[in-house]
Amino acid sequence: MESIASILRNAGLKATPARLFVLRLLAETTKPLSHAEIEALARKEADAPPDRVTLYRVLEALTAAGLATKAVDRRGVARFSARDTHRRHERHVHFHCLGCGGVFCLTAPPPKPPRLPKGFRLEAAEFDVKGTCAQCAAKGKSGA
Amino acid sequence: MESIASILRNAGLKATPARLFVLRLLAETTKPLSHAEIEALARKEADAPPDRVTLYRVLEALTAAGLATKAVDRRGVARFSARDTHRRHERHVHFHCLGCGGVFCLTAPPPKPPRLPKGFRLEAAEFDVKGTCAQCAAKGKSGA
DNA sequence: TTTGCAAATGCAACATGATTGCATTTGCAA
DNA sequence: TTGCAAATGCAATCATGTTGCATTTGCAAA
Ligand SMILES: [Mn+2]
Ligand SMILES: [Mn+2]
Ligand SMILES: [Zn+2]
Ligand SMILES: [Zn+2]
Repeated sequence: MESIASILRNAGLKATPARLFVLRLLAETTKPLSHAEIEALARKEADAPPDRVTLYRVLEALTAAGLATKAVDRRGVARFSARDTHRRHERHVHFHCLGCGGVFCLTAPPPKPPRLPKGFRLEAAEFDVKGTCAQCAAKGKSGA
Repeated sequence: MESIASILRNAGLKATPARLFVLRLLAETTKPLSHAEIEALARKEADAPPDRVTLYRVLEALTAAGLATKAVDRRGVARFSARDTHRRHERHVHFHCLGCGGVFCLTAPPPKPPRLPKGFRLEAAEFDVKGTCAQCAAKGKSGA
């Protein structure tokens, strides 16, 4: 297996402690993590927790290098996931519960992207399905 | 035609100056407006511009009452549109340019929502298509 | 192994979006 | 006309994210 350090160096990034910590964290976690969540975990687990700003810059570097994916969630917070983790969720649609904020993987494949006007370049297409999950619906908790 | 004031009162909201201003603004504008944009317009056009916080609370009230729609854009900023305006764009897909932030209406109809697990309740399904628009592509400005 | 230096980090300050508490004002139903 | 729940203004506070700059460090070359 390829080490986290070599993954970083192969992507042209120096293998610094902060980057090793964050990339390992993203690789071990299934759900996308926010900067705040990563910072909290770093304070708890890392022996020398990196600075807040360093974490922002690490996430920016990982994203720019293609090792992580950045997406803004419904509340307007940026969330990051490792490229491989993200890939595993590319072939199906997700359901976002407006009650509890939970994300559920559906079995349906994503729809085909539509035809674009001349000169337009497609980069990503996401089918965003929102509503109330079974548990929240039972409790009578509707959206937000 | 129904007055803005009666629309508010029919929705169970008091017809206050701030609400009248914001709802009229949203109704007259085609593109979704952010709080900052609304505040700037209020300072320019309203005789007694409402407080920043009041605008937040007005937008919250309009959304809760179903008179406005709230959506977080790519930069993590909340944007609001009048219910009717929003309805006009429900029957086709939109393209979001990562270069200039522009939104383009496509001709393709939205895909059918997928089957949900038992107990789940669908509220909205949005097909979010991102990339680079023709103008930005010509200028060589890729995504963010 | 040592060393040079571009790149990465820490720290402080700043920017912007959004929320909360509380005293005061006001829409509107009675 | 009037009472009062609801709405507003204002100040403080929080959250997310950015920028400038001095210091440290990963790592490639010597
Ligand atoms: Mn999934
Ligand atoms: Mn449209
Ligand atoms: Zn739920
Ligand atoms: Zn563009």
